[in-house]
Amino acid sequence: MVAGGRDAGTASRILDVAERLVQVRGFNGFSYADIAAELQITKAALHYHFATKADLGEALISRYAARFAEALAGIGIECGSASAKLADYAELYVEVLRNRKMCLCGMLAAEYQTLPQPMRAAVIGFFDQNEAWLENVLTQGRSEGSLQFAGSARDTARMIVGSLEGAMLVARPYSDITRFQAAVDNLLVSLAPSAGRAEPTGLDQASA
Amino acid sequence: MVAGGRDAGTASRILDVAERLVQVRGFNGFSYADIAAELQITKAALHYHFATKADLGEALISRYAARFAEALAGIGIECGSASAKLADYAELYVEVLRNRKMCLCGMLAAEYQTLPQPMRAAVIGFFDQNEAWLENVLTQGRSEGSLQFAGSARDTARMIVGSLEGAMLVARPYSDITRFQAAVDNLLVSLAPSAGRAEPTGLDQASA
DNA sequence: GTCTATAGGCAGATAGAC
DNA sequence: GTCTATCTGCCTATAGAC
Repeated sequence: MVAGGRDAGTASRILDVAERLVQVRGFNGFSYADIAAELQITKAALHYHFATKADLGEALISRYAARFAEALAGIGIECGSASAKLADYAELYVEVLRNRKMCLCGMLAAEYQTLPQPMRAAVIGFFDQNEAWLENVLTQGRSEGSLQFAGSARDTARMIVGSLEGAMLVARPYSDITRFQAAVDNLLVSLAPSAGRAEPTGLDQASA
Repeated sequence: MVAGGRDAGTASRILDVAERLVQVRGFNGFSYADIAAELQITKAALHYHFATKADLGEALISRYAARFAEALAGIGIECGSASAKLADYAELYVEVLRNRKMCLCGMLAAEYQTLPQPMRAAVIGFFDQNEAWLENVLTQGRSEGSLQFAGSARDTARMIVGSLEGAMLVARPYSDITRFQAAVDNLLVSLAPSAGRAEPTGLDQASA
């Protein structure tokens, strides 16, 4: 591991390839040989940087969660309405699916029962992180009036994470980003204040 | 394969074990050896009934989809309101999660890129089947007034499938069925006519 | 229909040279 | 830090006896 991340060292490149492989094929769907072939190094070199596959998996989630945390912090800084923050949040997911990938931790959640304990804890941590951020945004949105929802902010946060992960999960086999986009739009509308709940007009019903 | 399914033959028992293994560990997370050990037969015997793992996978989805279709037909027969049918539909998912399992096709959707082509087609077919049934129920509900939603019935059907699959996906690592149940309640409330959209009272906000 | 035995390959991982 | 070479074990799958 390089001290300050000065250059894109081997460890970093390994993580890049492994991350994509997990997001596309799953943790049980790739091998060290796959990474080695793509980077044109040997499997032994991989084991020097990440002694075991479990170690690699941990590093993967850790880096992914850190990057996600940065993105969430970036959304927070811009001080927009909670409703705008929520749209930005959903956009993070759209970008993942655009690359035909599943959310790293969504994929690992499916394989959860086969993961070594440290990876399990890290997956849980990722979802907790997301839910905590969303809960804050939802609370802000409710008090400022830019968002509206019936249950608790925590339950609603969990609903949002689940809906986005599930929409990705199902949309990916169809290779159809509009399928996911429709789910996102639906979600955002359902949280908009007093919008989208009126009995649809004839015109609205025809469209969409 | 037995002619009329007279008894619970070996093939059927193999499917039972394999189905559970896929739903818990994923298609890439179990082997013929796992099934053989549990049924106390040899791997060679498994290959007699299902020549390749891909064949087993196809049979798995086929049987699962058929059973699901039966369940959906059963819901249709009872002629309740669309809203009641939707609750029954969600209950199918609750039952799966109660056994600490993921929806078979939700799991396979995650592993989609590693699946042989015939299995891919069957996974898609399962989701199409679910969406078609839901679309009918939603259309019924809108016209009878027991359900209310903004977009098209098709998009809403897709949203429902995605939300339920995603809620299962995320709830399973937490081993917490209430987490899933909350998502289901949230979903049903959001589709109820003019309910749950009012600004929550102080009391409501405190609870949940 | 189930068995024993085995093929052939790939998995994750290690030793030791450079 | 990367290599060659190798180990051990498990994987899917097959051959052939019973």
